[in-house]
Amino acid sequence: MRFSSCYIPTLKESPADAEVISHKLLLRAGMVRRLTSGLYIYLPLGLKVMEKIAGIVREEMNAAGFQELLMPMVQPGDLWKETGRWEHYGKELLRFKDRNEREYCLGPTHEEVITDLVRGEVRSYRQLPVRLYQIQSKFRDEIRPRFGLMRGREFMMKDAYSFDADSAGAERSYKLMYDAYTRIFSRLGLRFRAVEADTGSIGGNFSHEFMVLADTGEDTIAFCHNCDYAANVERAEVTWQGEACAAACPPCEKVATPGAHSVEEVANMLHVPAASIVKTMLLTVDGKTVAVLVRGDREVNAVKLKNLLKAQDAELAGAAVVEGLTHAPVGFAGPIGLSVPVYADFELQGGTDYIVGANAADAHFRHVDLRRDATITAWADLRAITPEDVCPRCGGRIELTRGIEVGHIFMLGLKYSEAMHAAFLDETGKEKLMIMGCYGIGVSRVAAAAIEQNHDQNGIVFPPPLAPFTCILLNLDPRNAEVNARAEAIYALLREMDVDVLLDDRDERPGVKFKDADLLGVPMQLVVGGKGLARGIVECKDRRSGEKGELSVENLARDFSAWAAAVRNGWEKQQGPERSGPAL
RNA sequence: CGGAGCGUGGCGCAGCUUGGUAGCGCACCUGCUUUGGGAGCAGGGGGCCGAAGGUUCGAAUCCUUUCGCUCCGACCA
Repeated sequence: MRFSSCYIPTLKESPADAEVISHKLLLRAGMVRRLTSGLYIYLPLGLKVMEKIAGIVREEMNAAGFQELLMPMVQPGDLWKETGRWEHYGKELLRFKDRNEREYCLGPTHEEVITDLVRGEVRSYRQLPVRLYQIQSKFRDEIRPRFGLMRGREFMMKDAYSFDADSAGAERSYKLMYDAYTRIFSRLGLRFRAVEADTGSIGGNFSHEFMVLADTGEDTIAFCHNCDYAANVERAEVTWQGEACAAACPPCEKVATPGAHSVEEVANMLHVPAASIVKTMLLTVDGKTVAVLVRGDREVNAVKLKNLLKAQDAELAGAAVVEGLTHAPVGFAGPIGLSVPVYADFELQGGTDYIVGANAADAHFRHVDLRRDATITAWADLRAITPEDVCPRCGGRIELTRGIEVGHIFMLGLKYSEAMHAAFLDETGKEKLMIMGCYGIGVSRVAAAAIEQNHDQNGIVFPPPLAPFTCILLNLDPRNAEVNARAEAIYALLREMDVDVLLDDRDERPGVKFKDADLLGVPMQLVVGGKGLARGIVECKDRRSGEKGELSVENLARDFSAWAAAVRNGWEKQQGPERSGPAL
């Protein structure tokens, strides 16, 4: 491709509404433009990156024995009512009516549609397994779209679905996808981790997320230094190893704590560590309010509560609910005399003589023995894991790091086949439900994540497999006949060698070309200019390392191939050995 | 949904407090010079100041409404 005939509108400055680095650089490099909140136009270069990613995904899906199909983005509401997700999916599901007042939604995912397809076709165990996928736009009406391509409302996704006759088959399908995902993210040149995850609104029995490691990630993951345990903090189990505290506790008494709303304020006012305070959080779980107790220096994990109560969702109660229940402003809730179920974190059994909110303005209780003074509905693992905790599998050291969720695979089990009656006849002629799995990759998010992980002050540093071009050839002086002729000859040679090369033949100053080349993140830069040609060389620069070298014009094909191998090698070293992730 | 902020040429912004008929940088067009890390000089084109209504002799500026966008909050108990 010639730069002069490409639409690559690069920007010197980044638009004011871009916050994260991937968003800024995608805009500056002329890869995307925002249409409106959460909706992006993929410009030619951005689309090319997307297609590179999709290409690798497609190859690995096909290799795993999944077949591509394409389903409509618009889906009938009736199907979603069958599974109950019309009610439960919430406002993220964009609904609308057609001219005949029939209800529809824009597909945020396609379990209903594909299950409808398969239940209408498959009758016999002989037809199973069915393994299908598509690469398509999804629409989710996010609460707050942000971070550019990272959390848009419309985005490109690969979603795959498997239907098996028995759980052994379903596990084989799941494993095929787990391995395919590992291969995909390895091939893309990304540093990533597979982690155990919560199944969220998709549901199912268990799931794994694939996380690109980056400090700007929205998720936190916990992993063990000793074994291969790794999990999203939403899910990471906390094992409480202490013993129930048997120490005596003085009688409970009320103390004035004017204006002390937070644990920190109470701790300072009463001169006690945060760990001797019990934090009482009120949460609304499927419309009902419950209280959760954790130590003052801990954080409630709402996902664990939701799963404990087998609920659809759990979120912090609003101030009105808190005030109505505690007869006090937010900040003074406590378990004593509360009229809702109280769930307490295991860890609190390890101590006594706590401070709790008094359910009255500006007051707390001290010398509280939770067993003696409060009614605890149940003790459970309800807090978020911390680096002080140990691995739930082997007791090893736990570390937390940030990640960007780019893939998620789910063992759905019977959730959808039951609701939609996707059944078949087994060998004995008995009707059975299909066991399903579903597997997503956020293709557009992968592009953003790759940039979050790979960039520097000068721009994007694309891993070669998803770079829009392999090589950018800078013709520094197109008006100079000799330089121009050399550049054209090298361009032709590289194309013959099947190198995906962008020739910068624009009538621009050299500085502009250098800057744009760095910004675009093309892994290999070749510079053809009068100075080098006089010495019979062209300069080369590895975008990742910044290392410069010289290739002889005479033996360009040979030198280029050797250099290309060195560049690839550098990337592989940086990525490190493939990580296996947690055992299945 | 709650809180904050912003809408002024394609992009980034100033002007608004204290109303007087719109400006800067980048980009764009023309010419000359320049040509190895986002050139210099000179000239030029482009904006009913997000929209609607109001106050006023006069509104980008003041008031009301509305739309759009961004950020923060959903671990504060």
